[in-house]
Amino acid sequence: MKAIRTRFAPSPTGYMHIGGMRTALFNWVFAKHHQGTFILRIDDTDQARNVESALEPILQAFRWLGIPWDEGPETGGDFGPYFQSERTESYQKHCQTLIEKRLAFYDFTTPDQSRAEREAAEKEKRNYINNRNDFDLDSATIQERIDRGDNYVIRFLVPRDTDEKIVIDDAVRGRVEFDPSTMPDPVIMRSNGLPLYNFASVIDDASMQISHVIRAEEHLSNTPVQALLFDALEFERPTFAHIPYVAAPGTKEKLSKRKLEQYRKNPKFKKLFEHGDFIFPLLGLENNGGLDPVMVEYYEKIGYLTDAVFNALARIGWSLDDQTEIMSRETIVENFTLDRIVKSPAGFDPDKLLSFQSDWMGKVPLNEKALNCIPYLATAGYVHAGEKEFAHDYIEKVVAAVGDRLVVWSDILRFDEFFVTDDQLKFEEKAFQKRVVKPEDACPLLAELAEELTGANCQTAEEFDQFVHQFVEKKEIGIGQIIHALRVAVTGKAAGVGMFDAMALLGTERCVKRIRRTLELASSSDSQ
RNA sequence: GGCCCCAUCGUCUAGUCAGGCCUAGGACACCGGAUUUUCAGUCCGAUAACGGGGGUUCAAAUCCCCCUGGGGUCACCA
Repeated sequence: MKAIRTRFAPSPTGYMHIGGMRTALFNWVFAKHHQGTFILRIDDTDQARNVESALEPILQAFRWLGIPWDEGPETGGDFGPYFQSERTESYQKHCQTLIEKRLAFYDFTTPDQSRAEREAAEKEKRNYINNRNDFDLDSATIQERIDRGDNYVIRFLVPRDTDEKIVIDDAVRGRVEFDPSTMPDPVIMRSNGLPLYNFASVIDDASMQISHVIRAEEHLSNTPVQALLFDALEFERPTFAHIPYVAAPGTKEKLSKRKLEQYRKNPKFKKLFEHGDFIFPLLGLENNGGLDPVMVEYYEKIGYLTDAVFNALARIGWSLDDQTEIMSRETIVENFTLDRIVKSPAGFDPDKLLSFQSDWMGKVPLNEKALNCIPYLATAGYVHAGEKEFAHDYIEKVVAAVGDRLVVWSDILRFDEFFVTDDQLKFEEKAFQKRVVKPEDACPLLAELAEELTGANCQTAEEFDQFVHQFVEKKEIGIGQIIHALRVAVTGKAAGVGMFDAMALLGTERCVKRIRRTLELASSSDSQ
């Protein structure tokens, strides 16, 4: 059997699109399933300038997700170069071949003229086809006009005068037919000698011996052109597999960076945006660091697990069977086949991603969790380099108390009460009013509790538990009458980790300090 | 508008190719209950879908046709 070779060909845009990542992932998984090769090829025919800086975030996304490319930038390979900007010679050579075979021609029609013709066709609700006025120009005339500086373009000649349909046997969609008599002759080369996408893509796929072109459905419509080009160049056509594009949550519309403002209002996206808005400023990223949920980097920065994102992405438009949801990348590679790809567009569901994340986070051992939280705490300024040793031990205890509330790494920043000094602790205004100021007995009870706690010297959560229970028993009140006020006093918040875990983390002395500070604040807010 | 693709719970999907095992299965979300000092979690439970119409057949979510709806794409972008 022929060696399986797949590729992903991003253009250096400065970020990695989550939908593109899913396409790349399918390519990688498919290749690995067949012990094949996955290639990264850079589509930089258009913008030769800041390729390096615009490429880096893309490579980083691949590294982060754990999708290594066997051939491509940095790694090289036998079929390089892997930057299209370095392959122009090859495109020109093949273009020349087509011209000689009279399968391509110089076209001096101006862009304005072409546009006018296209618009006219549209206006008359007619299919647009380019004119072939310049097809019969003899070489002397062509040379003369080129020398004169006339702008031209090279078009591939579509075989329109045939009844034969172009048939694509798509691995996902089955047989798809196109009628060549309705297709315009595509431009394959500009006069500056640079190729257009459809042309460069075909030549590279052929020379890199790509066996399967797995790409998003939006490319289905330029597949006939490419198929024709493969034939004309006498290259063997690869197997095409057009996978559904990734849609915006709850819609069938392609997920797009241009519609971000609209997504902010999307209820499915709401939680995700809110989390980012909360977390990024704490990490010192102004304007959210230019990050948004369409970008892979967004999930990396927020602290998603790569296994979770990998799992979630694999499940968009693909399933293993009627049950299995949680899958390791090994399981996915082992079971991935093209025939189980769904045909209709699949909405990206942030809730589902989060649920995958919880599952995967549940498998992470405690010490590893703590280790991963440290960079977040450090960046936010809650932990300092010098105190790493102390910090790890303490952070591990906090993380243990936080338990399942830690879903993404950055969630640790929601528990700042364990990292700020007692006089810096912020109180949630609403909770403070409701639990401390408003209930008449809250402050006296807190005062008394603080008094008794001073001499108690509790250490463990159990001891705090016992202490508080004894206290309420003695006062003949329910625990509910004190616990809420106590929580707000000690943590500043209405909700959080287990009350006694929180107290044990802080220790008797700090709990007392915080309660006393609470009482001061309460009395001053009373008198206002 | 031309060309092309798609159509099962709110969402992601299984089932469609090889019609019966489907009074349509799973997961997420939502809702309810239990547990708990709060939040979360966990455990139980409930609601929820074959777009419509015609065929074919003993039998159709599954095959055929039409309609409707949704979407992609129509560059000297990729």
